[in-house]
Amino acid sequence: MNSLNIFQRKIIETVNGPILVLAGAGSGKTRVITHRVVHMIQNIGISPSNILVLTFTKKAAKEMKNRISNMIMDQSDFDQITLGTFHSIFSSILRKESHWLGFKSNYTIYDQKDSENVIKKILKDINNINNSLNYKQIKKKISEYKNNLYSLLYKEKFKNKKLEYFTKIYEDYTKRCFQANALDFDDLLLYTNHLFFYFPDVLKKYQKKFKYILIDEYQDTNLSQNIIVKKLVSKHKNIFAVGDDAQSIYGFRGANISNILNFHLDYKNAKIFRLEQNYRSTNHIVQASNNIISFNKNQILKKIWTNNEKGEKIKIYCASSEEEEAQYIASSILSIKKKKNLKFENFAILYRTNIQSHLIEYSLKKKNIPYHIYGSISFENRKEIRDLLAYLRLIINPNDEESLLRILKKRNQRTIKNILSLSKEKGITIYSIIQNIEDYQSLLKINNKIKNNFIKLILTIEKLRINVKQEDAYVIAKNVIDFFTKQNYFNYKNEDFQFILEYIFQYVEEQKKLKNKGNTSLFGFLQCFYLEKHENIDYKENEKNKVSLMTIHLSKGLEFSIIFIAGLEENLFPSKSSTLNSLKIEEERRLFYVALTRAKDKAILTYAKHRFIWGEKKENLPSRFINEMNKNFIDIINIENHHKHLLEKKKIYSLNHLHHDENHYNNKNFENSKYLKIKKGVKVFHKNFGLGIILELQNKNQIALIKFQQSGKKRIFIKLDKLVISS
DNA sequence: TTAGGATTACTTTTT
DNA sequence: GTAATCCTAA
Repeated sequence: MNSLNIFQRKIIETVNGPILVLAGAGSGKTRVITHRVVHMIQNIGISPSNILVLTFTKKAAKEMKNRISNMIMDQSDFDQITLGTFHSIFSSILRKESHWLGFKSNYTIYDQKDSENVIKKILKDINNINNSLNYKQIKKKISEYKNNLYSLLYKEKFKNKKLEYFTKIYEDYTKRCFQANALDFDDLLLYTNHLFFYFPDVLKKYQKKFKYILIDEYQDTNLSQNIIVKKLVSKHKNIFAVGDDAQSIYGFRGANISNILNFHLDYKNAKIFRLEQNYRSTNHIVQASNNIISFNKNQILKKIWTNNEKGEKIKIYCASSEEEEAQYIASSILSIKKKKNLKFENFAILYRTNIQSHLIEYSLKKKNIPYHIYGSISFENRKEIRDLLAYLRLIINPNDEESLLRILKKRNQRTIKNILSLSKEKGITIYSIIQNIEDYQSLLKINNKIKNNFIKLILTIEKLRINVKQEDAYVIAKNVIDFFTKQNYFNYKNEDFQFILEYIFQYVEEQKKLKNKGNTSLFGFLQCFYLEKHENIDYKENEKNKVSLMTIHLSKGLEFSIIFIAGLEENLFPSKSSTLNSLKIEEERRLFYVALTRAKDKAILTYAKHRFIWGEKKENLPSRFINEMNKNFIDIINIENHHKHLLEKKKIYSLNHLHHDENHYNNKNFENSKYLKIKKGVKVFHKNFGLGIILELQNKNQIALIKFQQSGKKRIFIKLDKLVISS
């Protein structure tokens, strides 16, 4: 407690009532939450079982767990705290309460790919003549509907005729998931809302349990999460939310910044605290990041400051190619490490997209630099892992259609088409068709060989299911591999499965070490795999001295002495799909802000002149964010290279590139018309005046009277490119 | 009927 | 470049 400043201490000691903490980067946000939890338990005597701590990412949950566990005196107190991501906490609640909602507690969690596959099937079925929407867009839209609780809150809006086509897909999707006894990630929150809306007694039970609720990264919550929390809090009103609007980077997941802006409206008599002193970074880094974020119009104004020393300027390196960029990073690590006498664990390399890790990984390997890649795509999307998981999921939930289809597709391409249409026609699950294959043999016109294969498959799965409660996840996984390799379902070598087997083994061992023996079952493993796991198999706790590689999204909440930000190029960072939309650009800029503020001592930004995208060599401009950086805080290492590169590009790129030119990137197609539903009460964002709310419309809806947060009431002519709906 | 070759579509970011 | 999907010869 002594290590806290007076503001932090005051926040920690205010235990009751709604509290919002607006905490800038590096101001000790996580410290405040963890200390507060410990204070509540050890000094106030609040029962740890009454405390719920919600985080946004699995990584943050793990970090929080570690910190609290290290601070708390009594480990059994720690075990009673409910702490985890929104998805994992409410998923466990749904497992307990699923009977209220009519599904079984052994439900499968459909990940992104599963959901997309379901949608693909639907599109095929309805003979998608209207090609205007592809499965990805539909998935996004379904997600948006769920995260904004359209079906629950705005039924009439949902029945909009224009959306008939989409609504049909949405309903079909819901039906199929229900039949498969599967919930997608958004469902975990949506159904929790259903539970609390329609079953007040259940809500009461949890209100009684969770008397104190603490939420990290509040700026990243979406409406669905916000309403769950509101319901839970409404009895005791003890909500403690911590967030920073400047670090809101999950807009694509439905995060709604107005949750934090309207906190005082949601919770009357809310106390609002600010933490603006940065303890983490050098003065140069703090000022440079303040400068960057000031380019965003859409923000709560605050002053982040620091007492730390000036430090070095931010380095910018222009590489000739992506390979050279990776090599530069690797050799810089070695030289900086030597010069500053640091450890590998003091370094992190951040990037916008997961693929970027490959080349960097390669060059680190070549120089024998130990590293660890967090949350890379390579693990859960590897096909042997997805294949194995399909069997494991099917053992738990026979209705899990995506898993069954994945298994069957391997060997029965054509038959499966017939089975699918039969299933649709008769309204029976695929599993039950396969289970009773003899009844359908003639209908499906399949030979005895295939029939016998089906029978064998079902028998094996059923046999494995019998033992699912007695045996642990590792044993079952090993059996699956043995049985199905013999039956030619897998054509992998045994060592292909080594990784995942070891991973499951580790899970089981970890669980065994827990006091109440944890949950070593397959069921527990799957829950963990989809909602809690954080690291790849190659991560070993005891080998911590490694360079960290991760996306910027994953880096939030962490800090490192030296930060590399790689790939600062237009169309990569900011990403290509963001460049046409000013709100998205602001989110990218916040992302850059997050990246920069991870650095304690030194930040090095790199970009490459050439990069291969889809196997094609592409030339990109340096990111606009480099352009926006204040000259006083940066140091361009190879300035001739940088200039030369820009000169080559002078036709499309302003020569005075070190001065910010606001119009330079502004795209005339400012893509917002589809969001533009100007109405009374709608929150808007104006390019010149910032955030505001529409009070009324005048002159045949041509003029809006808007009350702006910063500049008061103004009459605004509604021009598309000046005004956007902000929430 | 299916293995395997040819073609296509895809890359943000996370739960 | 890769994974999913389509297509065709055996």
